[in-house]
Amino acid sequence: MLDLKYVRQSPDEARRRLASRGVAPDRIDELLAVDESRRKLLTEAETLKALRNAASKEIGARMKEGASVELEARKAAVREMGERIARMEAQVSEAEASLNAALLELPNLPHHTVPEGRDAAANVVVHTHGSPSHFDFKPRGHVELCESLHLVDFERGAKLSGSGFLLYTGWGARLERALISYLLDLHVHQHGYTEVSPPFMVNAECMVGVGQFPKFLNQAYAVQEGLDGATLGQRYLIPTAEAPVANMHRGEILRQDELPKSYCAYSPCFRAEAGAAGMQTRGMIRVHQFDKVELIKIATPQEGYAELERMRGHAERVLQDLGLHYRVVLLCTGDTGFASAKTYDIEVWAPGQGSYLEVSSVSNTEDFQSRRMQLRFKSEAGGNLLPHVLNGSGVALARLFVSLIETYQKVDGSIAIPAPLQPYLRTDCIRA
RNA sequence: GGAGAGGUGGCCGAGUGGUUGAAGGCACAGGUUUGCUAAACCUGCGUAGGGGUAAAACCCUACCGGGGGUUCGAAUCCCCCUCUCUCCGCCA
Repeated sequence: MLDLKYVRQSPDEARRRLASRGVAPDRIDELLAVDESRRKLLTEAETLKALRNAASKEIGARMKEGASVELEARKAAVREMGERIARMEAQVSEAEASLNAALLELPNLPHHTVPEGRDAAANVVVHTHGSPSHFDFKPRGHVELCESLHLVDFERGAKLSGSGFLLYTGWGARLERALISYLLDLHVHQHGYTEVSPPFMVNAECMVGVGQFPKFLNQAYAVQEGLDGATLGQRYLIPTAEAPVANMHRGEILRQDELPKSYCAYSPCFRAEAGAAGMQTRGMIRVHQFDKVELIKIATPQEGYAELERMRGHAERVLQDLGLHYRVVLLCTGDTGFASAKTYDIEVWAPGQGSYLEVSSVSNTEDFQSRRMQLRFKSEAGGNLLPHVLNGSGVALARLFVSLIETYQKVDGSIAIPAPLQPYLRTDCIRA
């Protein structure tokens, strides 16, 4: 959520910065108009309330003196005033509701280091690690490898839950589990994150807090209890562990000396992918459920961007240690996610696809999420400030899985296991 | 699911419908004392919104889990919801 005071003070700047993300400038005008009428109503209502409070106080004082009968007319007058106040308050809360709704629909402002551009074409590759591995044979795609080695049973996955749901089997299931353990251990032991294991369903407040709602409600799976429609919308399957973990301290006031808070969490991620039907239906690249290890940081505004770079390094480390070729992309204004001020995507090379796959997205949301969550910290100067909230995948598993098996496949159809995973998998090679 | 008890400021914890934004304590900040530490003492210390100011000061409004209601006036009375705890039942 944007800082309303900022928008009020610098409307032109706000318009310009949001325009670079494709937000129509008149959205700001509408916002300011609603805000102005709200403030007008509020001032009127508060003036009336002040009058009523004074009158009530006076009635109380006179009743103590014993005057009761004469006060009836006065009471009636104040009662009438109360009715007026009630009507005005209804108007105020209506204005507040529409102001809030408008505010919740606006995306974050891009950081000044983010390149301007409409879409992915304007993104900038800022770093490349390694190079595509060389093969003496035509590398197979992950679907073929999964089928021949029985790592994933696509047909039965679809039988159980529909297309876009994966049934890992045998070595595939073990590799998935090994990756989860490996990633958590790396971030806990090497990078100093505190491991948490969150609920996989959250309430709507959490979804609003991270910026998923109200705008992306249709991308989520809403659950209900049995056929009790009244419970629908009370909980949602999480699209990422960011939803529960970033909200851990929602509504709290942290001490500055406990920052930065660093959490990592494994969770499955559930995404309806509404509107994405037809693309990438086969395979593991775009699915409705996948595993991910997520990194979350809560930091002071001074440290926010240093932490962003650090977190990006933590995600890159995964791919470096596994010996995978990847590149880091700085997203342009038009491609940056709703809640983010600055985002790096990390894309790993998948030789069988002949393309890069996004396995991580590392973002600083600045105070966009903390304002929505009313998450604050008490600064050393004494005031309550909004911290920066960062999130990054460390990393998404299904696509990492794809890159791994495609990269380490051998001509005989077996797959070599990179050294860091061997202790977890207790083998150096997967073969049929 | 059933029964009961409870949700008050960063934390603990008082609170008779009317100067209670809220006693007291802890924590915290500043000060006095002190060889240092500790202790003691003094002072200060909620949040949000609106108005106001060059910036302050200052003024107003709201907030005692959330939402309604009663009343001239609600932390305090009534109703609904929610969460926590204890006991019972069911269950991985």
